Amino acid sequence: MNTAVDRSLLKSAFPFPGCNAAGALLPEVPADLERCTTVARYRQHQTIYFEGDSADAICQVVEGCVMLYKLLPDGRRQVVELLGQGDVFGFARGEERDCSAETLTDVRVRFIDRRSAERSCSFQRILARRMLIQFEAMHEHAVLLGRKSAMERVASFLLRLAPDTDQPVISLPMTRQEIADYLGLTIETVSRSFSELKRRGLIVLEKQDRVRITRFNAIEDLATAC
Amino acid sequence: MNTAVDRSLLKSAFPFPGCNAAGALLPEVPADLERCTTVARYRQHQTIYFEGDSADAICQVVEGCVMLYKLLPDGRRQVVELLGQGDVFGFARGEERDCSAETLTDVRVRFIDRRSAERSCSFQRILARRMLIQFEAMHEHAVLLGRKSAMERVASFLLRLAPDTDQPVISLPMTRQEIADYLGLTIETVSRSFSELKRRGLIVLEKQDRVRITRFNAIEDLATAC
DNA sequence: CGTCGATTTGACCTATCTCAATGAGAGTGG
DNA sequence: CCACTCTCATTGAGATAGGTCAAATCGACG
Repeated sequence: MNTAVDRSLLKSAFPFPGCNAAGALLPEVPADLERCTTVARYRQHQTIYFEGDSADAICQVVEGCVMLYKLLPDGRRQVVELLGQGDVFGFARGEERDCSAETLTDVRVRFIDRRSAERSCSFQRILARRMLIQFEAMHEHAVLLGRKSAMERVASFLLRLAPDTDQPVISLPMTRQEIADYLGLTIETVSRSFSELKRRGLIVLEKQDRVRITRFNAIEDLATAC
Repeated sequence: MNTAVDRSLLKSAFPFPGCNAAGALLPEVPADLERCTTVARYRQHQTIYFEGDSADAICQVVEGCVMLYKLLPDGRRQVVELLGQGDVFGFARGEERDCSAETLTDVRVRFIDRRSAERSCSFQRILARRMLIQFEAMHEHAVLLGRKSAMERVASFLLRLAPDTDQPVISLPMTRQEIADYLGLTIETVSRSFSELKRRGLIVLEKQDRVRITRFNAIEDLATAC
């Protein structure tokens, strides 16, 4: 099933559902862990686990998009990671999950028993390599949250989802509320930013959840170094 | 030199210089990597590397505090991680460092050759475990940047640095500018928040870089779930 | 066609930023 | 020991990006 190991080098921490679809590549799990592994299916907008749940299994996205978020006591929510094919999540320092995990699309998730995973050398290697990718994505996200304007955040977000210049149509797997919670904005500000981009002719909203980037360079300029 | 392995479980991603000083514990490197390892010293406010430098060695803080930051083209800066004893940094997805590393205090850094590290199973294990800790810190940081008010950010920051209720005096290893760049605020807002806390009697500024928390609970309330 | 949830738009408000001035502390040299 | 200077921090006054609240519009679905 898992032929090549370098699959772990695929770009990722990249939440767009179709982004890797072309190759339909399966993420890698070393043979010695195959038997400690389950794959489960989830529908869109289902919760995989909640913050505080006991963390006995490590998870990997086989297919689809997942978001990790944290809640403040008064209900404010921050999406802390967007995950796509191959990304790992659900490992924890202590015994509890430090944030909640919810699906953005229909998803297949592989669960790997935590103790077995800790024993498997090859899995540790894959895990560490994966985490690098997610580290960089989180650094970028911190810059976005700490230092970018609303417009810059939305533009950066679009670029993050735009597969390529020659693939300028994005199917947003997220509601405005989820986008807002990822970008540290309100739903109204996200909406106004989209409208402004539309007014300036940089994007076309083909459907509510379908964006065509018409002037890629202009979006790049707005994003201030994605 | 490295007797116990569980040292890697010590709390960390915790930037306060004196936080682990009591035990004077050295972070762990497996024996098989000892010879691929160098330890270097840096003075306060020295750059270890810049974003874009080639990433040929992984780094670990042996002693002191380090910050990782990214710059936007127009000079805006975001500090993306604060690191203390035992924390690892400088690994990269590609060939280049994704952010810059600068010392906050006098620092000792251990460099581990990247290729050797990738081959060492025990190091991968330590690395993965360390990264978990830093992951959680970064999630917390994203919540702070995306969803907390200025006051909440400053209160959370103080709690992060306060070793304990019975150790209420904090020596800030950072300038106001560095704090502002970590919290996603301006220097003025940080300063005003400190003044407000002082006015309300929750802290005393014994020196510019020395804060005594006088009403711990009140700070905790302000921080909104640290 | 009617209903319901999600999105967009408008009007207003406020937390934080910006710009500018003042103050405090550390180091230097007379 | 006392100016002098330099950097960093504080404070004030005014501007503004983005938040809040409320209303209008859209789109999917029965």
